[in-house]
Amino acid sequence: MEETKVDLEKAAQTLKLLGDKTRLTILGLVKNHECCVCEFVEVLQMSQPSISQHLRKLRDAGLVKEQRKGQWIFYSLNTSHDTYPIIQQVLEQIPNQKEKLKALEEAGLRIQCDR
Amino acid sequence: MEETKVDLEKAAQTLKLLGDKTRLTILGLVKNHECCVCEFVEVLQMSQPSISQHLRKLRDAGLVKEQRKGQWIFYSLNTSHDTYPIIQQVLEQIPNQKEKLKALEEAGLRIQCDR
DNA sequence: TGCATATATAAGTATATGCTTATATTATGA
DNA sequence: TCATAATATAAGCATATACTTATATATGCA
Repeated sequence: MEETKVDLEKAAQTLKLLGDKTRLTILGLVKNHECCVCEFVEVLQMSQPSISQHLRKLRDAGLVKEQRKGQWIFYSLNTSHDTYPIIQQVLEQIPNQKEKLKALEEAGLRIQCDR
Repeated sequence: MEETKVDLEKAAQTLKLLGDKTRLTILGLVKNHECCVCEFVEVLQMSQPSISQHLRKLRDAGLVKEQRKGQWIFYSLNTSHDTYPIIQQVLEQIPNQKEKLKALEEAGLRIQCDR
C-alpha cells in the first residue's frame, strides 16, 4: 500500500545539492529544456568555471545528463535518477526559471553561444 | 492560474538544512508527533550536543517549533513556515521515520526521558 | 537548599564548500 | 594547421559545517 520511497541517505545527498541557489536555479532551467553552459553563465551572471563546477557536482551525482553537440555541451535533467521524484516535487514549488531565459532574449541580450 | 510558489532563495536555504541525514531524519520524526531531545539522541545514536546543535539550526530557520514541558523540550514541525510545502513534499518521498521510534519501544529499549 | 536530569551553549578542530585565477582540452572554421 | 570559442580542470584560499569535549542553564524533587 506504500508508494516507493526514496532511500533517506540518497535523499539527503540530493537535497544537499539542491540546497544551493545556483544549483537550484540550474535545475529549474533544465527542467523545461536542455541548456548549454554559456546560458547558465548568462542567466546566473557567474563565472564560467564556477558554473562548470556546479554542473560537475550535479552530473557526478547523476542528477543531470550531459550531451555534446559540436562545440557546446548541453545539460538536461536525468529523469531516471533514484531521487528524481524529490527533484520534481521541489521544482514544482519554486518559480519557473524559464522566465529568466525568456527575459534575457526579450531584452535583446544575445546568449553567448549562437543556438 | 499559478499556485503560490516558494521564493527560490528561501527554498534553497531550507533544502540546505534538509540536505543532512541527521536533520532529515529529525524532520521525518517530528512529522508525525512532537519529540523531545532525548528521543532524537536515542534514535539517531548521536551525542546530545550534536543533536541540540542540529535542532538549533532547524529552529533558527523556523522549520521546527519548540515547547518546553517541565524538564523536557519538545520539538514539532512548524507547518506555517513559508517553505513548509517543500518540506511536506520531501517528507512524503522518504521512508516513514515513525518506525524507528516504534522499533525502539518494541525492543524494550527505554527512551531516556520518561514520558 | 541541593542534587540529578534534560538541554543548551561554547570553544576547538578537521573537513567540506564555493569562489577565484590560471591553464588545459576539445571542436570549429579560415 | 592555426586561431578562436566553449568548456573543463587544477590550485589556492576564505568561510562554513559538523563533530568533539567541557561547561552552563533550567527544572523537578528529596
